[in-house]
Amino acid sequence: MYNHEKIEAKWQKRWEEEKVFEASNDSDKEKFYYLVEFPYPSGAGLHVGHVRSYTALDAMARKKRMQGYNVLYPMGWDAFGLPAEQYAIKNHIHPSKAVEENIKTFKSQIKSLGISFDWSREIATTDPEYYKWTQWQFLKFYENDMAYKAKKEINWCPNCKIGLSNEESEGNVCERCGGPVEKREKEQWMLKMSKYADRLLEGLDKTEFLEKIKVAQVNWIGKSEGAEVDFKIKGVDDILKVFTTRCDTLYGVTFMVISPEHKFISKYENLITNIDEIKKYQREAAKKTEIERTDMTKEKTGVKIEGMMAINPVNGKEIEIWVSDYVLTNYGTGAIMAVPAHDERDYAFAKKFGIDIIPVIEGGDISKEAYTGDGKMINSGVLNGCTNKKESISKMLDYLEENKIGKRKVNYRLQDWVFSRQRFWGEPIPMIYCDKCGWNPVPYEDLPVTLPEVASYEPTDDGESPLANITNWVNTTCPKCKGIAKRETDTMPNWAGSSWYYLRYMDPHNDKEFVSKKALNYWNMVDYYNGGMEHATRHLLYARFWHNFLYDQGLIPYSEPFNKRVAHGMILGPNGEKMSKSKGNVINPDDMVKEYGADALRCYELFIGDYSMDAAWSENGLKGCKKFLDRIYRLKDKLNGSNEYTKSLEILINQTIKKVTDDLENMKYNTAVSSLMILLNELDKLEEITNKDYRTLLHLLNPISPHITEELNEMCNLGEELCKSSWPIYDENKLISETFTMVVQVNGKVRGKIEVSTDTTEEEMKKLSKEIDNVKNYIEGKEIVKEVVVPKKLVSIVVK
RNA sequence: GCCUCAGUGGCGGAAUUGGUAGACGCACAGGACUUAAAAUCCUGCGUGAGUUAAAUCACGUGCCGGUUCAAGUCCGGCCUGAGGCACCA
Repeated sequence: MYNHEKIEAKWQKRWEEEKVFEASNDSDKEKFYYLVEFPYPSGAGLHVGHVRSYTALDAMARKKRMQGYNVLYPMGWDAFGLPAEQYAIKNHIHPSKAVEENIKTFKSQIKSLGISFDWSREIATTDPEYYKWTQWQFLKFYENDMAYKAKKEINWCPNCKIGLSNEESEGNVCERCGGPVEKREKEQWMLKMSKYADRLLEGLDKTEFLEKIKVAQVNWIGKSEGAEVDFKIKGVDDILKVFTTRCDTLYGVTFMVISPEHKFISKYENLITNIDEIKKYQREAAKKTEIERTDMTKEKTGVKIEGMMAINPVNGKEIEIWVSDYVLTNYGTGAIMAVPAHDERDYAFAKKFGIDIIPVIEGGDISKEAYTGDGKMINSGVLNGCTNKKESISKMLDYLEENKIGKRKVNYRLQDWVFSRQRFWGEPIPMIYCDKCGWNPVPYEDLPVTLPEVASYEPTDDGESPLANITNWVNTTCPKCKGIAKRETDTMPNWAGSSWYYLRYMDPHNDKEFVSKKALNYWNMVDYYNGGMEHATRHLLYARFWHNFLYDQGLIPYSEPFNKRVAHGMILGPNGEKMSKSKGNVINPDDMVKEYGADALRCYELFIGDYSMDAAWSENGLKGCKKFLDRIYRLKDKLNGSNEYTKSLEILINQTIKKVTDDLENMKYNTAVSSLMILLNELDKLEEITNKDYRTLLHLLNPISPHITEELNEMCNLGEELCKSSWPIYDENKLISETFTMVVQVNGKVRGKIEVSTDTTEEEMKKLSKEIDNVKNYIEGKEIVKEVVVPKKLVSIVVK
């Protein structure tokens, strides 16, 4: 129909040459900041899913610019990561080379789509000019006592000799070689993220994230309020601390459980008479994987500790202590008080091992199951007389604190952030270890600590980073005593560079600061941040934590990074399954651009369905959109040169302007496209159309399919380039047509419709409704009980 | 198990938030143009009854009940699917 390849290349070139989409940091205009998650430039190239979200925000960004805003819509590369490292190991080339290639491919693919990114602000997390500031920010964490080293278990593949993330070792199988994964203890750098748990919860109120994203974050943080209670150990001057949310059930405690890793076991080895049995249980627990241990369907296991008893602080009763892996080491105190009458897990354990079950709340039938409901307290000393949970808990909390046997306590599921990776291709952690002075930060003026240029990246046998093998990089001088010292060879996780990239976009070439105050003050929060649901918790929480911390240091003037967070649905294969190479259902956007053009692809991906929902790919759907653009193209032959709207379509055109404007703002792209199709259908029915009709249609379509609309606008001499002219505005007075279809219902069923004037009064509507033949059939000879009139809509008659 | 969302023709999906269910597109069928095909254009298209054709009628938004003149939309109880959390005390 028309040569889309030529037209698209022409306009892309012009936009680039004229720097049309570059945002200014020095503008009187109101700002708007759109952000899409920057991609990992994988060897597989761009996915049609990328096209969906980039185009979606592009359409908003283009519209917003035409509405007079200074829009920032940047793009960059999250380019550290394991695939590049593995590729480098295999081919003995530096990962930066592979990354460079992939970025080139991605970039040209994205450019062929005509996305209005401001490429002058392009960044890559792997660029030393960028990661210099990532390291700089790490030093800020360290300086402020927010970074520390601790022994942590990691997933270790003995075959690949590498530490794995949880994702890479799912099912306890190495994702790379398929072999079994072990646990290993290693010293790791940690960031004190748990300190920010409450802030991360409260901060959500300052955002407009989708509800499901907020919920996911709240779950992840997992705040629970309760009490820490001290149980004395019989005959020893020590206490066993437990965390409980149900201190109201303290009188129902019949045993205690500690986790297999609890320090009491080694501490009281001499006291415990069955220590061999306990140690055996410990060893078995250590062998189990995380999944095995947390499998709720499995039977409870455990061993009773002989020779050691705890004392219930509220009634002085002696209580046995057990070891079981259903108690987690890393939550609460690693020990619990068990109340089998009112807790399902404790109940299952007590039943299995024949431990007493004492009810303290009325209700349920404890011969069958634990009663977790509310009720009146019984057998409960000071709580007797309390009639509900809330009252009992509050009374017990006071009692515990008054008698100094416990205190109010809040616990979180959220843990500190393990910030080390034993990898080559990451930001080196800028720390130096000296035998005399211990850990010291690399001085700011020595940043960045860059990755060495070597040809081998094999991991070491002992699980250290490949960097540990590169001795002339590792050996350095101590910044404090100037003696011999070694660099930290761990690198940062992938999540580091992506925790602040949106800030760098504001001021990407600044070599004095990670971002200037001026740029921060101008651009402020990201207005719209789009990304997948897979990043709703981790990435988003890391970035928020990072940002909150920088805010606390006075480095950023506002505490939350993102205002709106939106999520796109996936584009599935034509068979409705997730696209994957192995299933052979991958659609390559390049092929589609080549055959149908970027404009058609963009239009289709926006038209495909609700933006937040998954949608299956359909090439016929894409063809339909191409056909739509072809019809738009052909419509030019009907131009009559007039600069007014065609009178008969004035209302529809104004309605369409409103519809498209609102829909693009609310990410309802599919209905925006459909309303343009409706307008086209109406215009196409006419013998001739005016230039103004046509220009408005092209203008409204421009954010969706920018190339062909600009081309037609120029070809037909309709005026200034669309992307440089103001967005169409509608006339409020021309949104309502002069007539409407009045619907008449009798006893709730539609019995007639007539076209009447919009200014028909309610009385007239009633009268007219009764004149319709079919309506008469239903009301004649009957008594009218009720009449409801909805102005400009319908009349509803009830007869008896 | 808990939390969040969703369920509408053959398909993707609309429906101004209680007011004509099925917009728009795809697929399909029939027709026009053509030697023919493609492209394009026109017509039809929820199911059933009805009619030469209409008109018209009944049913219909996962299932069962409720509120209302009026329910895809609100309420109660289920079923199914997707996602998040999960032995978190």
